[in-house]
Amino acid sequence: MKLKELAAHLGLSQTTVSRALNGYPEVNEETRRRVLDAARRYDYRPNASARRLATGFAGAIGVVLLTDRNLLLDPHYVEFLAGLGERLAQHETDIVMTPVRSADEVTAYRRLAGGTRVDAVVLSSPTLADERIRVLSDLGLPFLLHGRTETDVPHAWLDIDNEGAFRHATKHLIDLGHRRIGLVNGDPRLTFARDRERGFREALLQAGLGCDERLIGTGALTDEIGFRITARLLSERPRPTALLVSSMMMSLGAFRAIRAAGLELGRDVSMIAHDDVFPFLNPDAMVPTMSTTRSSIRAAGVRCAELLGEVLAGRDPATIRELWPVELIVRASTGPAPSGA
Amino acid sequence: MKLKELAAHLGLSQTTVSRALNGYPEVNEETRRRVLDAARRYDYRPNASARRLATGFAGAIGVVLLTDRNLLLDPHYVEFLAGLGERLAQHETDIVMTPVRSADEVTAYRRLAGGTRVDAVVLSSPTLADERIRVLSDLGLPFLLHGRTETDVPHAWLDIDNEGAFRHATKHLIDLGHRRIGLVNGDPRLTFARDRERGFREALLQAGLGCDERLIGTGALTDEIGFRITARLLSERPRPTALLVSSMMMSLGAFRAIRAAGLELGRDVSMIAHDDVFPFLNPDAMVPTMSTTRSSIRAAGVRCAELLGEVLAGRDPATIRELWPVELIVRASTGPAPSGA
DNA sequence: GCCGAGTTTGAAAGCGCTTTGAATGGCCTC
DNA sequence: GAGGCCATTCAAAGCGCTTTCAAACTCGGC
Repeated sequence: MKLKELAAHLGLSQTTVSRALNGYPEVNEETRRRVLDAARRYDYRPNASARRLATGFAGAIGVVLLTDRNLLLDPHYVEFLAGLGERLAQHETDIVMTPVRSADEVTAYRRLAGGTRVDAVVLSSPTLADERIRVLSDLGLPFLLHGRTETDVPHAWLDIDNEGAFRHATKHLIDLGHRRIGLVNGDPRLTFARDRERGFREALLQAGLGCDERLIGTGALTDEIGFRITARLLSERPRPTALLVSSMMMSLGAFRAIRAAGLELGRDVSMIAHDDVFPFLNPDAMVPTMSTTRSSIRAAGVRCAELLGEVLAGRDPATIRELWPVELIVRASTGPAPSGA
Repeated sequence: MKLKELAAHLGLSQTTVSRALNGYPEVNEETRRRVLDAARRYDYRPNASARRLATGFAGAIGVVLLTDRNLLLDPHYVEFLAGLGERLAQHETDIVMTPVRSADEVTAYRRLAGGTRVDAVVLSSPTLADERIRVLSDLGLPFLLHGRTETDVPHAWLDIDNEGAFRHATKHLIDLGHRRIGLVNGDPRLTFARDRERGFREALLQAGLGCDERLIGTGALTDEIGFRITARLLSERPRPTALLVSSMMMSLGAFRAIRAAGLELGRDVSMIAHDDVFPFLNPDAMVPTMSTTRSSIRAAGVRCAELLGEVLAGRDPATIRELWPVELIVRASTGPAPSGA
């Protein structure tokens, strides 16, 4: 069933049918109803290629997947993509994925920019001074950055307030009397991890507490690494009485390490983990329930899709800068510092 | 730069230029050279939408990504996609990714089939009797299965000989004198894991050895799970003297568990791991070097792309069934069974 | 009862490519 | 020198949609 046939069935012109379907205002309401009705009855689906050719849009957003790092493609990213995809689907927009080795990343962007295959790309996990920004800017390929980086190239970005979140969380622990606080963080070359560390240090500084470098550990946001780092931190003396953890995934490992050390979470050791809100990981369902800094990474994906829509509609990317506040939710994994410490 | 302009520059018709570019035979060789040369000089890139509309192909392969299972975007899958994408790129074909919750998986395929967005889809990680085969078959959406499943619906598939690989590997261990062999396997609901277990059992049976159910453990193909399962198997008495492991990722954890038990790999305990050939994980670089059953999952991705091309070119999917043999590579992690055992 | 504004519809011209069907010219044969 | 066969090339017709521009129709006001 193509537009022409549908129009014939209805005794209308393609023009009117097309307009009715695409929500243009200059169509009689009853006509529109008839059209929508017929479209549903005949299960009409517009041909994507034709529409794209006519409108000049590719109807797709590009995503480059690096295949030679086993740590970057984690559940966090998948959850982000889920939000992105959900929203894009509503606009009949696809996600085109390009899997390449890191060495070929720039080539991949070049290809994407050259062809007419995607209208824009999304960048994730930026490093401190991410070179991709300049590359894409030079290529003239519209993009949106999920996260932040240092550059003087104006561009659109959406990020959560990692620094504020960890400052706030650290302060909370200090207020509970903790003086030795450990940080189980992500790769420090990535901006989000640097920002969290900043927030952490600021809070310590403001409280007049020094920062013991031995109480900071970094690595991939996995259960495994969470376990290892935490085990190490807990072996320091004097032992930390509280931990800040950069991911719920890591917190699972951290929890095991705490138990393995014969300690009890929420009493001997307090913990606040950053919660990206995974469907399969509920801090309220844990025992004890986990205190978190919460910000749905999926919601961020949804919003990124919307912002990309605005970029494509012509909004100046430089005006798009969203910094989301992060909520601190206190549950049972945090308590007053043990008196003996 | 569009085709029309390029043709004008060359003083040729669009027809000829198009044919020259697309490798049709009825073009004078010198003309073709001139065209290709000019195309490069002017950096001509055909408009994807236009080409797709004209040819009737979407120029894209669909991939559905389940977002509510913790581990689906694992390195194995990414490596497969890398191969797929590499080959597809040569044919100007994209990978369109649809991230959805499992509950919406069928809906996602329905949408893909309805629209003209993809020409075919690739299925991975099939379960024993995977319902997706029937769904796609009913929808009339061409597809290729990476792996196998039980169904009477004729369809195209590519798989490696998991059963043969593990039969062979098990036999090798038996020949080395091992009598208590453990299996560290993937989720038994997935066909590949079932097949490997089959091969394992067959070899034991043929050697007249029983299979101790306590020496079989299953779970996700991760370092972490590899550690846990192995730790458990090594606590059985009499302790197994050899292990078969379903993934190099798991073997890392298995290795740690062996050391944690105070044992030495290659002497006290032998190990053969399945190697999907990751760029960041080289069995020859391990200490000791790791004996493996090897089959590049990336190469499988490449081949899947080729086979999809054939399906789209009209080849009957039912005639596409490739079973790849798997190589056993003996290195230092396997040795004779310890005499004391 | 006619005019202009406002509303609703349609014919047709693209969007940039592929492909059919026809034309051109060179060369060989008889 | 006419006819026929190849090897090349081209004009033009789509592919299925959007969108411009124009037409038709409705209605209230004078």
